[in-house]
Amino acid sequence: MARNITPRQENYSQWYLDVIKAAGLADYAPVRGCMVIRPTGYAIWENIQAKFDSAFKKTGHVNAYFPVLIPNSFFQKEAEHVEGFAPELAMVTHAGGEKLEEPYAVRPTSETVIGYMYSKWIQSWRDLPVLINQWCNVMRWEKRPRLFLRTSEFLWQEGHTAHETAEEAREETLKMLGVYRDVIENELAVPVIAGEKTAGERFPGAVDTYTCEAMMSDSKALQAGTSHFLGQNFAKAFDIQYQNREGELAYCWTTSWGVSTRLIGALIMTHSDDDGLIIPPRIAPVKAVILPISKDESIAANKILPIAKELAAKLDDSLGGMYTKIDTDFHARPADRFFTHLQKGVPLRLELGEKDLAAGTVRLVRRDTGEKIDVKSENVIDTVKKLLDDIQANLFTRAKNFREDNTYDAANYDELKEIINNKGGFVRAYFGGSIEDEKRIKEETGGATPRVILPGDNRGKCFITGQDNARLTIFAKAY
RNA sequence: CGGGGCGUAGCGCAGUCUGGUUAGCGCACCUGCUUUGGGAGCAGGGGGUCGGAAGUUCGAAUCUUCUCGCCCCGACCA
Repeated sequence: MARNITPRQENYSQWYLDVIKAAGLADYAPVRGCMVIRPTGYAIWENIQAKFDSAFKKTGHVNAYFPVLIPNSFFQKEAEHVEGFAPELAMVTHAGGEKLEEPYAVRPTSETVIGYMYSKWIQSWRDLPVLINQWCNVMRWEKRPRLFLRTSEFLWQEGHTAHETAEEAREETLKMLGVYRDVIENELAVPVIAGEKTAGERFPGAVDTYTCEAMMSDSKALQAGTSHFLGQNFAKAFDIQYQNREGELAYCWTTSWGVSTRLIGALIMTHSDDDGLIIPPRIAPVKAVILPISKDESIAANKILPIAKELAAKLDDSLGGMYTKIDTDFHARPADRFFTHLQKGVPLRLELGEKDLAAGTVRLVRRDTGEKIDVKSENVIDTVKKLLDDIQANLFTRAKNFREDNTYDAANYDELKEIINNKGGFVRAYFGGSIEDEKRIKEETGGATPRVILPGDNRGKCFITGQDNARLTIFAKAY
């Protein structure tokens, strides 16, 4: 058992922070609410980025960059948008030693600047669609920051597209929701429910918001990615007009969608255990670590290390990248070295000791199950590949089973309250209420909110209003 | 921003109420020896303007005021 990590059962929040610290993912910055993403954490982000970026490119999107400073007046142009973001704006009021005539907001999201630019770029239906993505940092002044989950500055990706028709924009919104679900489930091994948000959970300025909603290992919900159909709200606010096929002036239909470094938080809280971090193989910066082991340091360094290097080279070759690391910390005792990699979440540990050499085997130890497997040297490469796939699949299945085991149905409001308060987790119930109803439910249940409307046409009688045709919705306490 | 807790070595803490030699302890770190396949033992050693600022005092980790930060619980949120 790890001795520097608080067990989850004792204090989940502390466990989360301990895991991050033990794995060296991030550290607190001198500015409140800001964090430093350390090399190990950043390497994970780079891998996540790479998966999404190639998925965006495959769906026809291109990358661009828009400025971090946005004129404050831009936020005034969309009524709901300004209301939603005003409390979290950081404002630059001085520059070059002088007070600015108009303050600049540090971007909390870029719909406004991008809308402004799109209005200049888009003239004709022939200019559409515009499919642009940007990778950048954003700032939202947070009252209660938490590493990765809610920091004042965070890294993300924001896609902004403009289309000729509402149908096309809706299609884009759902397409990107699907891309998010695929990458989050297949690469991060985090199962999500991809569906629509209720009115109260909508992005400020959006017509419809869709989410990928995940369940963390304390059975609370985490929004892991959102995709918005913005209708013509921003087009009208920023005058994004084009001449249509009939020669008339028309407003564009726009979308926006984003995922952030919060996904690293999702990763931690989905897979990790009381021993520390667990990273799914497909996004792990180090997929396998090789430990030459000997009581005699010089044997480890001179005899075993060369064999380890040869093995590492073959593994990297077979895995298609520099994914193998050799632990040369020979002076440390084996148990200490095991824990180091355990806490960093390396999916697979390869122990190469004198006993193994004598037997012509390598000992493989899985991070997800702790299972130890002795494999003939000639089979190591194949076995590693297979085990990495197994680990990836197992992490996903394990998380999905956990979610299903912690999902309940409520036939009425009393049941919903009872489940939320006594069991936690996701509660399915038919809901057709208003934003006011959502607020009331949140107050009366001690924090449960509608997280996502289940995909598919599940209709029934609303547990609040009693109306028929209400949609089946997940309620939960959320991060 | 409201309620509660807390800032003393990298981490975890004692000392603060009742001011007074040189500010301690455990882990971690460094050196040596013995150990070594799921967090070793002994010995020696390095490391602190006590979160910061101002004040009271002959004297402040300790008292006063202000301030910054962290954690937990609420309201707000990717």
